[in-house]
Amino acid sequence: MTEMAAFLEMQGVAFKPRAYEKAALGIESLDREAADIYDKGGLKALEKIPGVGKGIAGHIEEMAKTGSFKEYRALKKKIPVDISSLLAVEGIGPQMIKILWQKLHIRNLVQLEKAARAGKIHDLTHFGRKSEEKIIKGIEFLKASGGRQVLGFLLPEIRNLEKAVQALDGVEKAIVAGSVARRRETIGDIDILAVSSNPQKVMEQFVSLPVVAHVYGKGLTKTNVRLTNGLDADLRVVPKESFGAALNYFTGSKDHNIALREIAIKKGMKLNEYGLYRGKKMVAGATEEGIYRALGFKQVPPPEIRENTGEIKTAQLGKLPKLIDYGDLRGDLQVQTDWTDGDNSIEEMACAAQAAGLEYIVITDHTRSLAMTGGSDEKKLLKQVEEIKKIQKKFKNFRILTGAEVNIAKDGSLDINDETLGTLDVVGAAIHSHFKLSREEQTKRIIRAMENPHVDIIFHLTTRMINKRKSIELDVDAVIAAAKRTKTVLEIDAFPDRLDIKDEYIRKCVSAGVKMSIDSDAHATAHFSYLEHGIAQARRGWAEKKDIVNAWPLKKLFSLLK
DNA sequence: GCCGTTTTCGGCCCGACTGTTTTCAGTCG
Repeated sequence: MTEMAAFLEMQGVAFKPRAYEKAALGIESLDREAADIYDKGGLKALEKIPGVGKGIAGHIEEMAKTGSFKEYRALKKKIPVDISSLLAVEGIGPQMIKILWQKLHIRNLVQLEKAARAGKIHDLTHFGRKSEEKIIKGIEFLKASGGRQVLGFLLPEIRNLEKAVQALDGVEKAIVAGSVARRRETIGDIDILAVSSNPQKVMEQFVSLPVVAHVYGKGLTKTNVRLTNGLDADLRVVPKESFGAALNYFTGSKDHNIALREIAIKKGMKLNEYGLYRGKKMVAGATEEGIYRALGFKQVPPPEIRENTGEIKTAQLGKLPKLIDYGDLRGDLQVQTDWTDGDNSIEEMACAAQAAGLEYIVITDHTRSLAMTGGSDEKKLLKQVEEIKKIQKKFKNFRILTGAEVNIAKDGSLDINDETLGTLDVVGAAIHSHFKLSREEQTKRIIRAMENPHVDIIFHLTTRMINKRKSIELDVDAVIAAAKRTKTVLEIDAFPDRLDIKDEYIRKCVSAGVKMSIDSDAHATAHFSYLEHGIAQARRGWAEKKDIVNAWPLKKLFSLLK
């Protein structure tokens, strides 16, 4: 659909490109294939996808049946180029692709790079030496980096950059906005917003920071650079009276912003990054709150939920949930130690957890099927329970609970007997193998594990690793229903490249009344800081304190466990 | 082509920066 949008753009067709782009976005954010949806629910189900109407639903139907559709084939025949790979080059859009094809017959990245390096591009009208260089750089960048990176691993560096900008001479205040502020799982770039009455001075200092490797563009309000770590960063400088409007604009999401602007228009106003205006008169702009109020909102939606997935109406009515907050966690229900694949001892992990402000942790080392980690059998587990009892005596106002991360076998059975599981405080079960089973088998497997009378929590349900491994196939609705029935907690694993389960599943759990835990999955003392990412994920899923069992006092937690 | 606390027809977010231009188109977020 993205390719269709580009093809139509080349033809100079109005509005349709935007429609196809919107549909592409709707389809991309599904948790399953569009063809799958068509198979199950036909055209009607397709039309329920945001941005998809009769026309595009018809295209998807055709694609499901034949692998492509007529209109696409016709356009592709006219301009037979490898659109999506060319579009991925920074600075290249549909119009440029069209000219490159018409004049130089360039169809793909290889031909584009060859032509650019041979100096064939700068003679074309509307191109020059600079665009030629930009194309070469763009292709090099594409080769060097795989696009979006995991936010949790980068956050310390990003916060350092934020501090560096705050320290620049002439900067009144500076804050990171964008997908970082919304706490997306991955980010494509860093957006920093600064207030200054001397933008030129600020921009000059910014581009000479040691972490800046390359300057793409530098203006008085906007500067775009590549950092030494491979990430791109945007610095925007605005006057004080526009700070709220700019913060709102650069925090996004884009969909959220568009919705806000449409509301502004309906109210006879105009919203941009400088403020909310009625005619030439500024109605609001210094604070985000002022803007939302002036637009008729009873509440300001927190950045984590600004995705235009219902937060607008809910905030207008003043009915937003009180999201779980950073610092609300009292315990951590998944902690590994050097009894298996962790780096630190039980005592070291307990000390670190207490220092991180927690009141309790559960020691959940791997079990026997994970031989490579030295997973525990029944005997080793019981021995560990004794050891924990001894170590507990060294702590005041802190509880070390016994537990395990029991492995779920291919058929849903567990590798530790029920009798032993019954002696543990908390039992977590998790999948670590057979990732390729069918949706039906995988769903059955998980549900069988939840039906075990001792299993309290399913750890990292979908087993995905961001940028590394896809989720297992799963009927998530069926799993959530079974969790409700069996009173099983579903974990939000806070490890930065897991964040498992993802936000939309969290939202499903919240509305189904299924409880969740936010666990660090710590394998070293430093990992307790990862809990923050799990909280961010829970907030993105609209979870409240009541939904998260380890935000509760221990006594209340015990009343819920099996 | 999509969509509806204006609407089933008639609209569709808005501005900065760049490069190649002599006033603007293309791209990006």
